Amino acid sequence: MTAPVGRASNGHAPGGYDKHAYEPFAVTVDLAVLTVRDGVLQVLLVERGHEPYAGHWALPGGFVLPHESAETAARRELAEETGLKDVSELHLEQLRTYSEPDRDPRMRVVSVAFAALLPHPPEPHGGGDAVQARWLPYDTAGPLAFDHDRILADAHERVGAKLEYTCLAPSFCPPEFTLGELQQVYETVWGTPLDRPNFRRKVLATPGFVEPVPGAARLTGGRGKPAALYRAGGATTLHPPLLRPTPEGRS
Amino acid sequence: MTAPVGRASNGHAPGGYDKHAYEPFAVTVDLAVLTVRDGVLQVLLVERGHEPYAGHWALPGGFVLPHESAETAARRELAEETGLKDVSELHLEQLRTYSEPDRDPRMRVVSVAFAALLPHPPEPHGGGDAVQARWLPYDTAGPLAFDHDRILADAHERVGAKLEYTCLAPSFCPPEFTLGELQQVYETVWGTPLDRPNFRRKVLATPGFVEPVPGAARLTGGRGKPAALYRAGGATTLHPPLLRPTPEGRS
DNA sequence: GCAAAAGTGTTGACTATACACCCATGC
DNA sequence: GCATGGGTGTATAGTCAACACTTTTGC
Repeated sequence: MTAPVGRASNGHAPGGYDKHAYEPFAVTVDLAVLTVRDGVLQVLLVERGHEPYAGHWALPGGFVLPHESAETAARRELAEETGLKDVSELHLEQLRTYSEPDRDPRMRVVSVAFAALLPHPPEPHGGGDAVQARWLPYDTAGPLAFDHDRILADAHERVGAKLEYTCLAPSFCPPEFTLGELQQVYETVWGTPLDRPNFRRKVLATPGFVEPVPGAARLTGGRGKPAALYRAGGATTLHPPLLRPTPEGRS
Repeated sequence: MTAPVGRASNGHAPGGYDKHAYEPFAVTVDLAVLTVRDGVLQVLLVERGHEPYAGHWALPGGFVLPHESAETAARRELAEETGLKDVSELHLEQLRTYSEPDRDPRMRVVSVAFAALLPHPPEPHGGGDAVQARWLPYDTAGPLAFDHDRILADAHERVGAKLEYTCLAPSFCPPEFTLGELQQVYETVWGTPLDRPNFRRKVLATPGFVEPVPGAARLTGGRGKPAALYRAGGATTLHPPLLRPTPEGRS
């Protein structure tokens, strides 16, 4: 529903709607900004300067302004927190909305959570005044403020799942990337090594997943054969999916 | 974030937080209640009695009350709209949150959308006072009020996708069901016929998906061999997934 | 030459699909 | 008997994981 006026099922505002009749809800966005750096999954965190949870790390975020959608607010916050000039191309994935009444001790806050995927990690960036912002490894991102541990875990799970059946992975890579870099994205997010020849074949067998940059090549580790460069293709879904290795027994 | 007080990046409420400082947001839930009846995917819709969109069909829903989470509100609305006594076992799936500033012409409404899956379709139920509630086939669910067409489409897509890799399908079935009924869920939601022998094998090959009810059998269409009955098993995810037939060419 | 990373080839095991076929029931 | 829906068997094509092998670079 959408301001279900005159509905019998809920006895509210039966003839009109008083905007201030209820305790107002604050609507915020929380961002799980993820990147892969040096083969490690990292997340952008801010240190809180005030109570509650002063001194604790938390996901960046902020209020949705009156004229904004949650997506717009998330993109604005992303630009502010990372210091990036242009965030219009970055992938923003709405995770879900967290609305437990007691998730913020001060007031009623409903938060729309997003996951953002960053290719090249911009440096920490001067946070603001009293708080600092830093990239921290996902694994050591200790207990976070509020319910942000859960949000971060949900973000990781969602991104891991979407790598399987969508063309999300190039969002973690620069505009031109090698298949080795793409594979490292999968391995880092999933935490599993993959067989390189088979990974190549699957990626190249999916039309529109990646397309070669003609003639281009780049050295990756300083040693070894220069790798061919690829761009993201036009496809959005992966058919067939690139399933992560089954962790344990199945049929 | 969660009431990001004292954050420099957004200049709000730098020392405290005035609950009424901003135009308040109304937070509502919208429900796409789906069921499979007579091999047809149906959705529960209510007819609006007031402007805007008076006389139009819309998804059921309502306000999130001050003490409720969105999930709690959705379950309460589900019970009210369907008239079911116990909705605690029904599967509720949070879809996403719709927050475009102009989605409701009257005021700022942020809506958390859910999909609900119903096994046995309870009859339309007397809606309330001026509005009626009805089951309508998904395909003919004409233009709905607000952005509810999009929400409904998102619900369909999500449910269709989740059938592939989770054990969601029994949520559409009564506690004990035949494999034919289970197959009809897949065929109805996906809109594709499936090969019965192969469907059986895949379902039975997934441990924990369904478990047989010992000795039980039931006639389905009045004719034919009585079918064995199954219960939902303990598993939640499907490994390997039960992929829908690829619509067109792939590699 | 050697190590390292990219890229190609091959093989055997598994899986899926498309059927044909049998069983039990109502009319 | 026959129509209808449940249930079983099977052969073929296809796919995938594992691993051996070649290529190109820096040192």
